[in-house]
Amino acid sequence: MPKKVDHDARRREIADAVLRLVAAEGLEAVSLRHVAAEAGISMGAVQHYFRSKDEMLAFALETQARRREERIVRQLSAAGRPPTVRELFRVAALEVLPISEESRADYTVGLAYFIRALREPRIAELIVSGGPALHGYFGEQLAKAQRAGEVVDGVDVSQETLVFWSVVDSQSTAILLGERTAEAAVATVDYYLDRLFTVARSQVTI
Amino acid sequence: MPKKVDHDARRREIADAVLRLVAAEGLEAVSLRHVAAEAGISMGAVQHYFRSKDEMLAFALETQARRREERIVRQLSAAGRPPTVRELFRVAALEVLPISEESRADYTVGLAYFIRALREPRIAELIVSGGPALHGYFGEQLAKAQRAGEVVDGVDVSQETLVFWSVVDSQSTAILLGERTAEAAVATVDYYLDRLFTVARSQVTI
DNA sequence: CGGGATACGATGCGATCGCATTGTAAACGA
DNA sequence: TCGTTTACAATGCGATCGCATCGTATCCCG
Repeated sequence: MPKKVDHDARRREIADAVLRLVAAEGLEAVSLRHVAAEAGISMGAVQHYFRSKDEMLAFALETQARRREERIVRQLSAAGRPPTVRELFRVAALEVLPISEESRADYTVGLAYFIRALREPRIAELIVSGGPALHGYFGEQLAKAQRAGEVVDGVDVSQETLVFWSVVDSQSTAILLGERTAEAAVATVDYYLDRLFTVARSQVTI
Repeated sequence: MPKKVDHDARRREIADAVLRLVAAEGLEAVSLRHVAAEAGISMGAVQHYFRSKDEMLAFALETQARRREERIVRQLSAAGRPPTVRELFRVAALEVLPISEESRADYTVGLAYFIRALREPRIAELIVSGGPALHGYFGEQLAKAQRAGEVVDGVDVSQETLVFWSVVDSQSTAILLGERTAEAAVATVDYYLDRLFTVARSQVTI
């Protein structure tokens, strides 16, 4: 039987410390000692809750992915049911683009893990697993818009959804690199939406 | 006065060892000792040619970028002057997508450095510096196609060039993650080109 | 009121890291 | 020919790493 501490809560606290470190100093700055210091506990405590560093990193990534998804869903519903699918796409892009400090940290963390995923199938699995749901939802929305006549001719909803997220992802990385400004990235997204939807862009700016 | 060895050639040999290590085991596997072993020389020799590890990594990245550019230019000219701009874009995409073992290694190296660039402005500068030339060239080609009436209406050549490379980049990462196959990625690129050019896709397959 | 399970904290071990230092053999200019 | 410069090789240093071990305090159950 456990003592009085909440095991899962403690793990989440440690994961938070990991994510703060990754966002601020990169994955290579994550060591058991640093994490312990960031979380304000001893190194032994960290070891107590995670059998290895890899397990800790994987758990932190899962935590981050879950939080990010919740945040996006919350933002989309808080956007008050956009009148058109075009605006839904735009709101989603604005939420994913690393514009706010929060989404910037999110994206930095995701990228840091992405590299590791190239050589560690377990991490790759975690990253890839979120894809189909996202792709499916926006594909359905685009199909709905297509039936409503809001989409230009010659569009394959599945392929086009991939193109949409390609633009958002690439512009995100360009922002993080300092290659492009947030305004320029949004302008590119709007240009892309211009060529996808028949309905004009709204007057709302960032 | 130097001895009989070619200083620059030696630096390039070491850079090759670095790039092999990065492609095979990631940037975190690059240490002075590993590089020395990979290059078949002593650690002291490596230190002799590079004052610090960071300088060595930066030089290796420059070497890789130069090689990659040369390889793409060679492929484009070896493609025998594609008759249409659409085919030029397709050839470029096929060359950049991590399909062959060579381009796969190239892309892995690029990604590894990209992450580091998020926190090291010097690396970011090296990566960003290659952008304008690439963007400019393909923008010009797209403008030429536009004047020739090979492009659909409503295209902004500058923005559209960004979208094109967005698609190629994102599909590249999807391939590396194992999220998509090379064939699926090429199909998405072809779909995108379908919606950009008025001329039909050629019969050439990968 | 023991006893086992849980929750740590402290410490040590072996490996690896970047880098500095030192030694040495070879080539070239004066 | 002699001294300077170049091209290494070898080694040591201090720091950091993940992880294992050990001691101990605390709590729940019987």
